[in-house]
Amino acid sequence: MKKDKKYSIGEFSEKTGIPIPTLHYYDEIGLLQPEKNPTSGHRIYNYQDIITLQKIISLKFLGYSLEKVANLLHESSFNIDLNESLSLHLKALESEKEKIEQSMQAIKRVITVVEEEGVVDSAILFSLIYGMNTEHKQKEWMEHHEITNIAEELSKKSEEDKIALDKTFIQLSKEMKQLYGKPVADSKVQEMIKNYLESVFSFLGDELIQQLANTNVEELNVQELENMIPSPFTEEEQKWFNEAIECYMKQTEME
Amino acid sequence: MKKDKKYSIGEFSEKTGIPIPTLHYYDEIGLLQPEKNPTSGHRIYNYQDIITLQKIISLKFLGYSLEKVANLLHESSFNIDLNESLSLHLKALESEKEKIEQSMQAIKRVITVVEEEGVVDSAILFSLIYGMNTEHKQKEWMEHHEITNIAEELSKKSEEDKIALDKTFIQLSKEMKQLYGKPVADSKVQEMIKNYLESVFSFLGDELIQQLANTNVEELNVQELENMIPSPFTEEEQKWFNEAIECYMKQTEME
DNA sequence: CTTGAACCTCTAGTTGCTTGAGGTTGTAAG
DNA sequence: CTTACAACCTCAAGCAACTAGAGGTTCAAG
Repeated sequence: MKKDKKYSIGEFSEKTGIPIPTLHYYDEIGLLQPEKNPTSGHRIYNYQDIITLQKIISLKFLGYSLEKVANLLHESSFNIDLNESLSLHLKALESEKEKIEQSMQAIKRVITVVEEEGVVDSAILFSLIYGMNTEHKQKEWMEHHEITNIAEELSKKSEEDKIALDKTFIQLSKEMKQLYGKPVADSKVQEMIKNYLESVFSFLGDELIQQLANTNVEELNVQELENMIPSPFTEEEQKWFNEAIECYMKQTEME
Repeated sequence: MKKDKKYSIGEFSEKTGIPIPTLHYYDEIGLLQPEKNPTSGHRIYNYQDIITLQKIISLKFLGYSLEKVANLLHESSFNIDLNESLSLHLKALESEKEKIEQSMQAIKRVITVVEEEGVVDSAILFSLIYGMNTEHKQKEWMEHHEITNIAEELSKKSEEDKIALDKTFIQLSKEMKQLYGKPVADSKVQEMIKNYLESVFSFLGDELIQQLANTNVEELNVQELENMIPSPFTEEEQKWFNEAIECYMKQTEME
């Protein structure tokens, strides 16, 4: 009968789909130790070994480490206690999944942007990616500084909106690298600043702008936030850009 | 200025959030090699090292191995070529995500079942889990045997339906272990068989039953499929169960 | 009896760190 | 000027879960 059949390691590997070296390994660590021919040392697997291996595969599938598998292997029944450990695993898997999803979204954003722009300066792109990467830290930072509602609103933005902002950001960076050096009052520079501010405002929306305006920015440790988002600009470029914004602000105030 | 600031490894670690031993490691493998004080050997990190580390973290976030990170680190711009490698990564992440999702569903099913049943015999549970695990293989098998439509229909079933079937299966297994030994014609045994067949039929639905009935089962290599789904029953139990089903079939035919 | 596939053991390599031992350097207080 | 102590150094080993390879033995068929 089927139950009495013995298998060489090759047959067993074939039947179960587990590679021979892995079976050797499982033997070595005591997870699945088949009978051995005492003269030749060849492994002899039987029906029970199939069952055991199926248990091992099942537990691995549920996400258990081989060590835990070894412990669970001898349990004759699953009870509520075990359910607790399963719930724990579920949570671990959940967060792993979230991490993967974030990476996937980041990659998609990068792909879209590179596709539409052709070639993108690596400094600019890395500042984008790094920003995505630390999005949750930025959120934490905002929550810590009691502007939770702003954090909430930002994370609710759709992927399209974010990609649109990415593109604006890249466009701006490109233009800026071209215009850098011109006087800040130059009409082209002022035009760029205008475009930039307008897209940022339209991304944020009126409500958020209002909330931000009512927040005392001085009190916040902005330096900390800046550490999270690398600037793709040199220090001089950054300084020039800030001056250009100031200049723009003064002009609009006057009007 | 900020750009001229130098950092000890401790400060650098603090600022970037990367543990010191990891920085040691990155130095060792040539990924991030800061200046060194020639007399003391102490590492001195500068602004450029922060930028480099941000690149490293970004690329890791996108899913690249440290070896690939080392290669990409020196690219000055991202172009379409790089997009190909990104797409590849996206696919890898996608399949990883799917695997996790499957495991999560499996765990959820197990949790639900254990919660409602209290204690479940491990043989029964493992046969369920192993079945979930090999669901895609079963599907492949079906597709290979030209019963693709059946495979499609089965994989479309909702999670609730599957859980319901799981429960039926466990109920049946329990009852069976109790009734085993009684004559197959016993009314209780026949009752159990009736319940079992009815739930299976209601899970499959009329259409699928029809399709299955029209398929020549003899031609299929059923042995192969059975290898994929471990039975939680001993051989004798299995035999007894088959006889009971045959008996039931005969009786219903007569009516 | 020979040939070749299948099997054996043992060692080392993989990835991305982490941990630890044992020793040196930098800094601040007494 | 010592002396404590933190921060740093190097080098080695350990982790998980295998995978790969060398070099030798056994089995099955012809």
